[in-house]
Amino acid sequence: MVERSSVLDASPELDAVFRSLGDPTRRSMLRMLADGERSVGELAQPFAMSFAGASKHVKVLEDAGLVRRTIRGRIHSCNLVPARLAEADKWFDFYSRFWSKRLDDLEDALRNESTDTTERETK
Amino acid sequence: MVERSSVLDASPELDAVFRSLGDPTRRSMLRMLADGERSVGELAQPFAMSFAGASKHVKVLEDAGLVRRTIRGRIHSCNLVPARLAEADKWFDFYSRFWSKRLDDLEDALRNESTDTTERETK
DNA sequence: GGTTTACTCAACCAAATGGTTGAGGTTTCG
DNA sequence: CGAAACCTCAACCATTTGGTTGAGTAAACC
Repeated sequence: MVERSSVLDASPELDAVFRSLGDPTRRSMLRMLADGERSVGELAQPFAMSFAGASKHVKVLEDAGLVRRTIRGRIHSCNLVPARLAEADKWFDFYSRFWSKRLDDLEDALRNESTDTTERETK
Repeated sequence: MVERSSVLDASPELDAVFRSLGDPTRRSMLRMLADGERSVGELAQPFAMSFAGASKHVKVLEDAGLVRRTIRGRIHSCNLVPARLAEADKWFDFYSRFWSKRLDDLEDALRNESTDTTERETK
């Protein structure tokens, strides 16, 4: 009795991705990685923070699946992995009708949602 | 010497929004609010959690600017405020070239970024 | 007026987060 | 080989987070 249009939005992956993005240091690191491969050292360099501190941020990004690490000798080279980022971006699609200029998007959204939500019991 | 294409991504607002979205309870509450105004009680009802616990989640959403509260008598009515959500969605635009199907998007992105990033000093 | 309803606030708690330092472990370089 | 460079790990610390319970306030109802 909860399955239709289920309001539940449980997704440990999405949790991890959004929590990762909730830190400015990590968002900055992603920007760097958007320009291409970077070592942990290069990622750490811009920040007024210990190397180990920055390294932990990299690990958070890695654990969230946003970054892949390739160990080559003593340097750990990091790459952006776009898939999870794309998933997070897709999460917003449901809400885009609230700011999208296109009116048929709104129409579609309303047509899809109005089935049981608009006429739900007011208790 | 850091201003051009600055890798820094500091934004307390974005921090708060993404951290808010990093919790499944709060994402679910936003889904409910997408269907229209809801009281704190209505928002709390689906969750196996104390009323006060759910109430704190609502406050987090409010503090992040994702929700506006209107007090009418004893009931606190909540509405979705899309602006911050739209800003968060826009954050992904920079990265959309990594998963976008349209090749000219990629071209544009490369043209705009290649100026000083591709030929940056290799140290 | 008194009770129920809707909600917040404060205190508390455990766990997670964001940071530090210090001690390693490998590579690479001279 | 020895030293420096690159990076992780463990321990520690303070703060935040996500949850609880209990008390308290304000509005609505009988």
